[in-house]
Amino acid sequence: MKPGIPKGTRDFLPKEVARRNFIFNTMRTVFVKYGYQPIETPAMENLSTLTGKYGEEGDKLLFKVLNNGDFLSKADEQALEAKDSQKLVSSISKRGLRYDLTVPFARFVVMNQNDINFPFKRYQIQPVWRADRPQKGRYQEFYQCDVDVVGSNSLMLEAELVQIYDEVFSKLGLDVTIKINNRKILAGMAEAAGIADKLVEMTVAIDKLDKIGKEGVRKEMIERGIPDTAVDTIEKILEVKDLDTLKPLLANSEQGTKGIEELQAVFDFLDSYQMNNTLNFEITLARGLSYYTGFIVEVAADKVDIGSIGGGGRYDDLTGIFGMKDMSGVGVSFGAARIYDAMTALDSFPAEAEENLQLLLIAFDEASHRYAFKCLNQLRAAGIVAELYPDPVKLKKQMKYANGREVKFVALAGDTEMSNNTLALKNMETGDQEQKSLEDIIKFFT
RNA sequence: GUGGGUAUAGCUCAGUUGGUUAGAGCGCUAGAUUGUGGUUCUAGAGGUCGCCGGUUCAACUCCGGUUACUCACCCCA
Repeated sequence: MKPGIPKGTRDFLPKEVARRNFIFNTMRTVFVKYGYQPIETPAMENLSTLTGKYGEEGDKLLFKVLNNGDFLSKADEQALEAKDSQKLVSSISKRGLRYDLTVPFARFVVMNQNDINFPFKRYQIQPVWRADRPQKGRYQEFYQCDVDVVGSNSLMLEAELVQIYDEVFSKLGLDVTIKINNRKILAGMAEAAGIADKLVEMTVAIDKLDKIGKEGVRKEMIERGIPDTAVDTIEKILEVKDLDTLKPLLANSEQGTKGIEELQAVFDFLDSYQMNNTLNFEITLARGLSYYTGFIVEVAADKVDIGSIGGGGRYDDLTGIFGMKDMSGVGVSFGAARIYDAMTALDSFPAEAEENLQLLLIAFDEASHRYAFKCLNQLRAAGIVAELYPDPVKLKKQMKYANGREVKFVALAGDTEMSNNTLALKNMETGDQEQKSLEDIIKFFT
């Protein structure tokens, strides 16, 4: 049969996994340093946990898992008859693959509230699935790396998350711009423009500014039913570059004023911290997700045009739908695939990101193969990453394998080496070769 | 959900206005070379030209349909 994998999914070669792990490990180190604890949730959630959380569009993008057994016998016959797929789903599928890490986290918090300490700081690095049409840099299966705090309103946490972004990206060697804003400021804008009821429409349009430009945003807002005069007001406010200028413009809006105060508080916390990257107040930052209620943040790589490589914000009541009121949360997410792509484009992976084989042993015949195997065990015991070619086949074949593995040193074992208890250590780059005792080889590598 | 592109050897791809036996590079196997790789050279294995149908004396090539993948849009990371 012809091999294949589902669309929007990928295989990862050893080199890619090593590099991805480098990214994950860097993040973990920082997360742990800031006191965040790891959790994991199942790949599958109850479909009822997921549906309705991501809007109508989101529901369509949920992967549903078909019930086991004779699922048709319990199927909704009317829906089946009418070929109404939407309606049929609930009777033949009770589980779905998780769409993000935030909603499962909310569910997790409510279910495990007796076992966790609040405020609860967690990080989570796991794949998520979306039944979206794939395109460049967008897949149906991809990793999300989320850091969230639930159970505290403190704006210190916003500042802390900005620091985490700053530290992770500087450790990864990526120059980034961290853009922050506050949803309440956007709400204030809508209020000032007299279109408080059209906040979502306005937000969705503004969010596209980078992509479709000022004119495009104007067009989109008008198409979404925002009057010309309101659009004029909004456009004027969008020109603002700093909080002080903004203050009088939103003075009549309680929400807007609160948003400015909150954002100012975040900046004040960060006064004592020396940023490695650029931190900007960006009034045009909106972010798509509707559950954000306060602080919002997005990260873009400076030297490569790859879109957003991370984002997040505060959501006042995420756990409410699961029956736990007044649990404020704030969190950010790292887009692993895009960070990988950005680092690849800039060639900024350090050599140690690849855990390479240090030494390959090669034997000429059965007897020396046994001898090499003994040496191998001692080398490994000394902590050297070593391997013996499994069969004493032709040298050419074994050397070819060594080239393929990109191993820097090969140790050859034959009659001569066996008789004087050595190995012939060969540098694959220079071609130099020298007879060395096992002790000398171990010393050489350690 | 809407629109475009592609589908030929294990992989990446050529294939002329439709014409005899469908090619290249890489990879694989063997040899030149019984203790030495990256460069060479020689030979070999490997194909339902995505699938179904139509046009034609003749289809990898043209037409219709279909499936898969992919790119862009909507939305999103």
